Amino acid sequence: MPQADLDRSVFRAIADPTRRAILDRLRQGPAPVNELAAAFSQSRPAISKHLRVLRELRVVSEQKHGRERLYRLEPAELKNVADWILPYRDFWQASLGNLKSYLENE
Amino acid sequence: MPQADLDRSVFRAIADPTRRAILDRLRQGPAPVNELAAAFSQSRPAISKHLRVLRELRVVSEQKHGRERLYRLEPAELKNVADWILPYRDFWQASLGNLKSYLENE
DNA sequence: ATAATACGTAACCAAGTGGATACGTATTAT
DNA sequence: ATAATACGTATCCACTTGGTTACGTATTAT
Repeated sequence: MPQADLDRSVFRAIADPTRRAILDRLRQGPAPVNELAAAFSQSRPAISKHLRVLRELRVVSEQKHGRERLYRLEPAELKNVADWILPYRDFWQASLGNLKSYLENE
Repeated sequence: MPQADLDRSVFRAIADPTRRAILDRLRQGPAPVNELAAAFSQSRPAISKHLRVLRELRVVSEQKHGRERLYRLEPAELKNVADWILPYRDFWQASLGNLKSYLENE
C-alpha cells in the first residue's frame, strides 16, 4: 500500500518549526508577508507556502489590504491541540509529584 | 539548498495521527508492541518504527519484560506542547468572548 | 533440541515536504 | 504610461516519511 490518507489536522500545521515561529509572531498582531519573510532567512515563496498551509488548516486568515496581504492568527483550531494535550497534564503532574515526594523523603 | 536541519522536537512526535493514537492508548497504562499493533491495521514493523520515533523523542520509554517490550508513556516532553500552546489560550478565549457578546447583543 | 513467539532492523519504494528560482499579476509610486 | 512593490504560483529538486516484506535474534513453550 502506498500511503495512508494524509493528516490535515492542526497538528500538521504546528509540526514545522518555521510555522510555529510564524504563529508566535502573529500573536503580537497581524503582519504582511514581507515582514514575516524578513524574519526567517528563507525565501519569500517559502514563507508563502508555509502561510498557505496555515491558511488551509485555518490557523491563520488572510486579508487583502492594498497590495499587501495581512495575515492574522485564528486561534480556534489551536484549541484542538490544547484539548488533546489536556488529559496528559495529569501524567506529568503525577511525575513531578512523585519527584517532589522522592526529594522530600531523602 | 537541500533542506534545513530537521525538527527533532516533540511536535514531530505528535504530528502523525497513528503516533497520537498510540499515546492515547498508553494513557491507560503500558502495553506491549503486539497489542498496540493489533489496534491499528498496520503491520507490526510500521508500529515499531512509530515507537522508535516516540522513543527517540522521549515521549515513551521501553522496558524489556521477558520477550515482550512494554512501552510506557513519558509525559515530560509533552509538557513542552502544553507550554507552547498556553499563550494562545488568551486568543481563543477572547474570540469566544467576542462571539458570546455578539450573540447577546442580537 | 526444536518450534513458536515477540520483537527490532534492513532494504526498498511511492508519495509528501520544504526549500529554491523563475515567472505572472494586481496595486501603488513616479 | 512606466516602474517598482508585494505578493501568489509553477516547476524543479533533494531529502524525509510512512508504509511494506524479508530477515535476524532473544526468549519461552514443547
